[in-house]
Amino acid sequence: MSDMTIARLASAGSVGVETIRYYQRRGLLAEPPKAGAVRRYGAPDLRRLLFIRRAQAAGFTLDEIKELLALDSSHDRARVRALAAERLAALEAKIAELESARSALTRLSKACASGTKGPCPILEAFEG
Amino acid sequence: MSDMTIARLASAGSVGVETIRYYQRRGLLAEPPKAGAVRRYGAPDLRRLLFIRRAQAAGFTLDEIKELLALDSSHDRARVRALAAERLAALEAKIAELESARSALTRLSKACASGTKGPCPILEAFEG
DNA sequence: CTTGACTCCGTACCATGGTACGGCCGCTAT
DNA sequence: ATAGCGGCCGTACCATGGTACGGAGTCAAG
Repeated sequence: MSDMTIARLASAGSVGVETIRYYQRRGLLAEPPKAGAVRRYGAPDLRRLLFIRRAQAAGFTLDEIKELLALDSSHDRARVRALAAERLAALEAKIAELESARSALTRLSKACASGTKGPCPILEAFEG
Repeated sequence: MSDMTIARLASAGSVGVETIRYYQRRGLLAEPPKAGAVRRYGAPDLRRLLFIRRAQAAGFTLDEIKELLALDSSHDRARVRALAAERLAALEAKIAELESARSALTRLSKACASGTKGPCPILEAFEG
């Protein structure tokens, strides 16, 4: 895991090299000191990178993730809880929304599967 | 519902006026003929607008929605089913992802609620 | 019949999250 | 020793989905 080049780190994190560099510019990942002409990355960098991707999947923006990373070594529990609670609420709402979309879509699929002629009731499928 | 100005249509659809105009430019909404100097909108426009927002919530892009709208009056059931199936699969995947994010966040909240000193295990919360 | 809100239209700009390009340099294998 | 792959860096560009602006025209209420 340790002593990776940027390309190895990128592939370990399933992102592109440019993405790593972008995160560095955004302040989400450190630019380690150069070992010679080239920077070398270790396990902690990968850990951070994976965290970023997962937090992103949870709907945090890069700016929020940056804050979380800063908070990781701080003692500001209240702030962490606030961020988590806010995200959690948004997440619940989004899940509910997607579930409702899912049922609309399922309806559409069914309506459109039965019979073979005439148009499918596309607009209707999303009504209500 | 009928004979609305653009501002009324926008507010009925909970979007901004500029958004309506943007959808018109993108070909998602028609620009009705002008009644005098001003365009007037009716129930079908609102119907379409609401459809756009709901389809968007289902994760369709504006281009896909445009296609769906075109398909609404066509007989190409296969295409509709294909689009719906694709979206449905993406939706299932997204829901699963969000649910997993939710449990990570719940863990974080709990870990961070108990005790009042020391940093919360933020990175850890998203591991695994 | 004026005044203030609204419309129309084109064009420019915004945030987010990247992706690409090009020049230069150094490490390494042949 | 030399070719070429990879890293480094700055800067430009991309897609998506809007949002803002400015000037001219218009409608409707007082």
